[in-house]
Amino acid sequence: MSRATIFDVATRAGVSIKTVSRVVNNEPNVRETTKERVRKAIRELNYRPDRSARNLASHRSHLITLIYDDPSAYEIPSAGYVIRMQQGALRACRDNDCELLIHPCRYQDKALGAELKTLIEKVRPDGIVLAAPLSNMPNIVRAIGATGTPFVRVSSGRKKNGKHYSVSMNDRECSAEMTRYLASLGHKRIAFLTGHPKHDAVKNRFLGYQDGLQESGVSFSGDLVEAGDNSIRSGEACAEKLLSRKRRPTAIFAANDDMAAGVIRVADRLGIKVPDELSVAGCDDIALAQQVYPALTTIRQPLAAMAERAALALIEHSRGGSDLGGEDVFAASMQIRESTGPAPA
Amino acid sequence: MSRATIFDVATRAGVSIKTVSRVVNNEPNVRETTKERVRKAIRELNYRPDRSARNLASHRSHLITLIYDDPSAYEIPSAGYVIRMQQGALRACRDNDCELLIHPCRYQDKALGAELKTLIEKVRPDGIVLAAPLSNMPNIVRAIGATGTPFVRVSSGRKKNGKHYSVSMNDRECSAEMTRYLASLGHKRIAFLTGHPKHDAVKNRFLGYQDGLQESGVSFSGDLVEAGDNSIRSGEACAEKLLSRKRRPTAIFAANDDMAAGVIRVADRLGIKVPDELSVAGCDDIALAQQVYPALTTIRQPLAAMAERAALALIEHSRGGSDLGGEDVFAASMQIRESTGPAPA
DNA sequence: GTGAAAGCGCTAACAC
DNA sequence: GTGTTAGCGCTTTCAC
Repeated sequence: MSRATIFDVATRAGVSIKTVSRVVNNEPNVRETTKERVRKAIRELNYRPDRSARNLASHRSHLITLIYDDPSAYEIPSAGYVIRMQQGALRACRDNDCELLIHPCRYQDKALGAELKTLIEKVRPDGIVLAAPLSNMPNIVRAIGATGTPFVRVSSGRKKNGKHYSVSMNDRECSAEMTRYLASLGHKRIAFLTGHPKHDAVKNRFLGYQDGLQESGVSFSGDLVEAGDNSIRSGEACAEKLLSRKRRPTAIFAANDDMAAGVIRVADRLGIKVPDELSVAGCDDIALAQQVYPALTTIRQPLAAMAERAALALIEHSRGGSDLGGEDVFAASMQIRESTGPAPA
Repeated sequence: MSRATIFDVATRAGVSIKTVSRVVNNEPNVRETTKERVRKAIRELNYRPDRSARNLASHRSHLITLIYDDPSAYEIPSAGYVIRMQQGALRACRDNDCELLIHPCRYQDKALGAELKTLIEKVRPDGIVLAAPLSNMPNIVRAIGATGTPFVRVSSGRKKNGKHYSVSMNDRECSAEMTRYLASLGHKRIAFLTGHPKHDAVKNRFLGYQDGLQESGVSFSGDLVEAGDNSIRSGEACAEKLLSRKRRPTAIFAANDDMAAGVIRVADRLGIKVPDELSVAGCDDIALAQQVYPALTTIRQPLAAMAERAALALIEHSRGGSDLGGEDVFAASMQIRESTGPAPA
């Protein structure tokens, strides 16, 4: 037996299909008693509107596409990042009768712009959530913009961007806060590990680090900055350099958690006690942060909330609602755990 | 300017829309020259078939739904598991003009069966990929089966299951292999940590452990088995019990990587050297396995390949192809890293 | 090989 | 408040 259609419901309720449509879509101008009759028929027939028919007639797809850099599950252990973005976007979609399509891709791909364009033209989503770091790459933003499909950029760092609505995080402020926190613990030699230069977020964190030093009256020194590439291994390499010095830093703040984990590993190998002899702080609050020992003090990004807001804005827009403009800034929060403590005497 | 329709293409190519449809869908009975003319028009107009219209007319949704237990990104660090399943399913979908809808959910939910039923009736996917551990829960399988939508179970352990096609892994055999490997290193007291009883996979691993012991001529002892619940913390608890004994085991094989990581952590705290004094092996090859020190010897599941096969089978089936029956078994592979070594003298 | 016509199940515009 | 009528852009059926 095939599914009931709007016509079956109308017949059973003794009304026209238009009235059924009104009830289903919560449109006004239906008498309460009529509404109830229609609802009853719907229940009895277990009627569900057909998505394809509805989409075809309404010129909407009820689809939101989430585009992000593929964590590849192994090389880069940022699977949690992706999962949290998905969770947020899914929440918005489920609450609003939309579905989420995920599109992991490789930011290194030369032809990524074209790939995304094709994808979008094929799928025709009502909106696109573009996650960092893709959201900070001009060519990608341009390619997506060219399709005319509404999109929202979700990024860590704030960034002036003319017309687009975007959702971002107070990354810089929060890094400054972390730095001030370390300084408040008595640390004077606070080192910083910068991350992959392609990722804007880590640049903002570096700026925040400098802000924090200044605000704490600690002078900045280029000697205390090492360049990593976001990987655990690069964190280890940087830590080896920093910790083998005669006057080594008493605190190391890494632009992401993976590098911070690398620092902890090296400290362990060198017999340097964390946090007694060395404080270590990271950024992102990935799952690993709680798995290393000692558990990592870090900065937690409200990724799910950001993705949810982005998807919601798109859905509202697709309903003919608000214009997509301006920017929403979310606050990250410090997660103080075991890897930071008072500076050694 | 709105999108070109099949009608525009037909006009431009000087043929009927049916012919365009034939070309687009690679149907036979079109002269090569006609085909070429149509293709040219398609290119010139940048025509893309409208999914909704196509779906409506063909009674297919070109949607595959992947249903899995939500890793919740934090409490359970199995985000990598999910990402890999997604990758496999996505590959199948992209190659076949379908889209993937993800549906994370909570296996604990009392009303999960009903939730999934509603979801499926609303979305009407062409097929469903059901991941473990949901794929081993009879009430879930029943609820999904009741919708009449074709589905494939992806599970670790093999399991006789009447009618359904399913994709599984030689979990038991591989656990036996790992156990034999440990025995071959000279270990006689090989402990095992069982996992969450709701997860069938870990039961199979326990059986495999027993098989392996027997095959190696090592006798099984209940004393060497501790019950965990898949979490790092439970792994720590079990390890504390096992390692505080007078005659402690020289090897510990945990039913998953998280528990194995817990074991390593405890060994570290107790000053027991891994692998010199204690060998540790896990199962799953999650990202954490390579992040702990020493890196964990474990069993790698071909999750992406399994999910891909499952999705492919569903897509073919939805095209009127093969019946969904039988079972495909994939081989897991041992990943020998640093946490295992010869038994101490 | 090709085309004409009839839907698919819904929404939108407008009439009543 | 409610119903009528056209489509939306495709696939399907069947005729040629």
